[in-house]
Amino acid sequence: MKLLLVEDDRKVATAIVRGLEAEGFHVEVAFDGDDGFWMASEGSYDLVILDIMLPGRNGYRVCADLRDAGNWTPILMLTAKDGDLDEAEALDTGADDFLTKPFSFPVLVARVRGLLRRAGGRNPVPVEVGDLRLDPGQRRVWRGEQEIALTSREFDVLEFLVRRAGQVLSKREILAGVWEFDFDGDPNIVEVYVRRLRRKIDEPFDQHTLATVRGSGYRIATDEP
Amino acid sequence: MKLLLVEDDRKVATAIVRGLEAEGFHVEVAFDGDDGFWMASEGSYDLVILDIMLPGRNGYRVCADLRDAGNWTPILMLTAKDGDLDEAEALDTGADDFLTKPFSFPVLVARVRGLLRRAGGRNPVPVEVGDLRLDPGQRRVWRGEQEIALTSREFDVLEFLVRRAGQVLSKREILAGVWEFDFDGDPNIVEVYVRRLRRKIDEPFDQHTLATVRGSGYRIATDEP
DNA sequence: GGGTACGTTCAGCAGAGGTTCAGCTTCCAG
DNA sequence: CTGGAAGCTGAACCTCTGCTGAACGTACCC
Repeated sequence: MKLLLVEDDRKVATAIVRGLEAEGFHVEVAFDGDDGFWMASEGSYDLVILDIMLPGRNGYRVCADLRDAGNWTPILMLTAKDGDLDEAEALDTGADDFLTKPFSFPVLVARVRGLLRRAGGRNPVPVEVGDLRLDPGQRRVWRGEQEIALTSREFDVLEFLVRRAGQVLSKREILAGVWEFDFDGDPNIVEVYVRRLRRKIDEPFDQHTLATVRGSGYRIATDEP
Repeated sequence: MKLLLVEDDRKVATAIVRGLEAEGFHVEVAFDGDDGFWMASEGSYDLVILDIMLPGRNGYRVCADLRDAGNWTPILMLTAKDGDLDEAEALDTGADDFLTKPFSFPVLVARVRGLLRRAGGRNPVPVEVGDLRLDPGQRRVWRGEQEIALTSREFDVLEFLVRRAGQVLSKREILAGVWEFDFDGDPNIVEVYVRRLRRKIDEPFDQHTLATVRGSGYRIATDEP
């Protein structure tokens, strides 16, 4: 799957590229609207992620120009926080979906997957560790036969950990992978969610899937060494 | 794995290169920003470690210039101690992670591994000496089938020794390789950790993997001469 | 407009694990 | 054989990390 990201803020761009590549996508980047338009026209991408505020021509124009030129690649627009208008305008100019900044990584991935699926791709695959099963598409979790109710954030944290089962993930990494890019709060929040997850997925079942590695982070226990 | 280190302080550069090569990376060095940019552009590196204070063009510029040129090699920036601003600016210019000086060697290695992993590389490879096996990603240790619980520091010391199995490492070297670069405590701490490791990895198994070389340091015994 | 669900912050606590220290043992030179 | 240096060891000390319950604020829902 080849994606094009059009985004001038390097910080955001880097984060998105890294994350999406880790999810298995191939991502190329344009830093302004003109490059973006040109690359989207020439290259054959499965999806374009398009910031609105851009040097050169802005996101709306890029989107409209592409559609005028007969290019119907799915487009996901990144709109600014305050602009309520943005959404409507984004869809008017031919975008397929939009996402309001700031957004967290799982949300972006979900949207990208959603668009690709609607465009004819396949459903996200359930993930399993031992008898713990997550379905990212439905955002539901089971331990054996028993379904477990998680909040949205709890699910994101758990999915992040389960997808990297066995690896030690630091609070830093978890924070960066699950929260908004500009989140600047207390890392203790990770501890709080770990606590809540343990209370829901481990304690009622007398398990200890979610282990602390003091000084390094957390790890989902797997059977394999 | 081929890394590029851009660092003008030769003493620091040498120390880092030695260490990373012992970890199994192939490291090349540039001593100023211009060389660094040129090498990063021409050579194909898996990761660039970039100091900020550089003659020629500084780290930020090198980073920004690389990104502008469409080069998305993961970049780890080394920022000065006091600069809180540095972090933000490093990420703004497109760095993937940063590390504040002074840092300890295991931390540097962990960050490098983390970046390579996020960039889609393989998981860190387990290390083995005889029937002693360490998995750096999981931070777990086994002797044969039996898992051994180590603290964070114990693990760092053991990993440092095992990766240099067969070599004699002085207390000075171990101190420099595992503790923060500016650690200024009693070198006896190394003896204390050697003692703890022996008690955990050798004594219960009637082995003597961790040998003292009086007057010189310690060595992990290997089968090969 | 009141209530609920959820995310986030806070502060107190407990204990793990790091560092230091003082006394002991071993090794080697003379 | 003897003294000193290097290394070993157990225990004390103490910091800092992670755990936890509760409070707070906000968005959404009835």
